[in-house]
Amino acid sequence: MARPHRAVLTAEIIADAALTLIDSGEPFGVNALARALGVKPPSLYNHVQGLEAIIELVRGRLADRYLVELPADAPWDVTVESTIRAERLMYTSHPHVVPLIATSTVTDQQAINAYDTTASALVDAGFPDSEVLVLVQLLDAFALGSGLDYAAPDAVWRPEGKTRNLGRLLELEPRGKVRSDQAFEIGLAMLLTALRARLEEHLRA
Amino acid sequence: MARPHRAVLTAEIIADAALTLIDSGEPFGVNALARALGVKPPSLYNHVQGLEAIIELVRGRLADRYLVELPADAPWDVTVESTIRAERLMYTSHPHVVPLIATSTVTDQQAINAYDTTASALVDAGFPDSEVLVLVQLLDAFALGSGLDYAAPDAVWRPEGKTRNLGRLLELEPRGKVRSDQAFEIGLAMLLTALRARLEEHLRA
DNA sequence: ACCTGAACACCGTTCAAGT
DNA sequence: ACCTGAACACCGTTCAAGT
Repeated sequence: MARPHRAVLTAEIIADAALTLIDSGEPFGVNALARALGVKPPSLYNHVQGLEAIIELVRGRLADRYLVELPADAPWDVTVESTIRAERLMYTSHPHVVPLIATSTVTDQQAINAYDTTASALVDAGFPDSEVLVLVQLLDAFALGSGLDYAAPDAVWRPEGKTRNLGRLLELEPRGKVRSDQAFEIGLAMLLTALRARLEEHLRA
Repeated sequence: MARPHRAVLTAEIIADAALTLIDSGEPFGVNALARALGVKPPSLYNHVQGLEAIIELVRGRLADRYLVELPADAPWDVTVESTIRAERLMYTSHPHVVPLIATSTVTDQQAINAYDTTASALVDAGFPDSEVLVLVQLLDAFALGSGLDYAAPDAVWRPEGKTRNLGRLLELEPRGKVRSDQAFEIGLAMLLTALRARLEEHLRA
C-alpha cells in the first residue's frame, strides 16, 4: 500500500501527535514522531516543512488553546497579569515543550497576537515606545524561565561542595512544584510593582 | 600510531576547543569537536564523560573567566548588580553558548559560587529565606534571556500578519545589539528598583 | 594509558519509484 | 496526491584491539 484512499496525515494530525509525544517525555524528533503515527519519516514532508516547522505548529496549537483573546478595554495591568498567567499555565501544563520552543523564533499568529496584546496594553497605558518591547521581553523571559523551573524545579542548581547559603536554601520546604508556584507568585508581584512604579515616573515626567 | 608519547588530549584542551568551536557558530557536537581536534570521537571518552560533561566544562571555563570573586563587604545591591552585569557580559561575549547551557543543571563550582554569592547578599540584606532562591532565579532568567536576545536580537518575533503595535515597535531604531543593550539596562534598573522596594517592605514589617 | 576501528542504534532530509 | 524504500550525511556512545 502506497497511498490510502483517505489521507492518513494532515498538518493538524501531525501537530497533535507531536504534542502528545512531547508531553509523554519520550525522545522527540521526526523519526520518533513518524513511528508514533505508524508512518515512515519521509511521509511527514508531504505536509510539513521539517522539524522546526513541526515545533512551530505545536506552539500554535498551544497558543490557540491557552492564549485566548482578552477584553481590549481592561486595565493595562490586568491584561499584563492575565497574559503572563495564561502563558505560565501553558508551560506548566506542557513542560517538555518549553526547551523546544525556548530558542526558536515566534511566527505563529495566535502567539504573536498575545505578545501584541501585551505590547498594546503597555503603549496605551503610557509607556514610551522605546521601552515596550523590552518590557514584553522581560515578562516573556520570566514566564518562560518559570516554565523551565516548573519542569525541573530542584535540578537547576546542584552544588557539590560547601556553600554559604545556596545549599541550605535548596533544602528548605516546600520543595518542587509547590516552591515553583510560590516563586512565580513572588516574581509576578515584584514585576507588576516595578511596572506600576515605572509608569508613575513616566507620567510624572 | 595508536598512542603518542605525550598525551594530545586533556579535559582542558577539550574544553578550550569546545568553546572555540561553539563560538565559531558551526555545528557543535562530539563528532565535530573530535574533527576540530584532529582526533577520533571515541578518544574524547578517555577524558570526559560525554557531551553533557563537555558542556558543563565549558560553563566552568566561562565562569572562571567572567564570574570573579566579589568583595564580601559590598552593599547587597552592588553585589547583585555586579553579578548580573558579569553574567550578561559572559553571555554576550559567547552568545552561541547560551542555548547549550540554558536547559542544563549547574554543577560547576565557580558558577555555583556566583549564585551563592548573590543568594548570600540577599540573605544578609534581610530578604526572608523563602524568597531568596526565587529572586536569584528571577535575576538569572533575566541575564540568560538577555543573553539569548543579544545573540538573535531581531529574530525573537517575526509577525507575518498585521499587528496593532508589535510590528511597528520592531521597526523602531535602534535595532539589533544596541537595542538589546538598552533593553538590558532598562530591565536591570527595573529589577533593582523592585528589589529595593521589596526589601523596604520586609524591613518595615 | 590512551588512541583507533568497527559497530550500534539512532538522527533529519532528499528523491525517485510506486499506486 | 501522497506514501514508501533507498540513500546520504550525519549523530552519541561502547568496546575490543592495538601500541
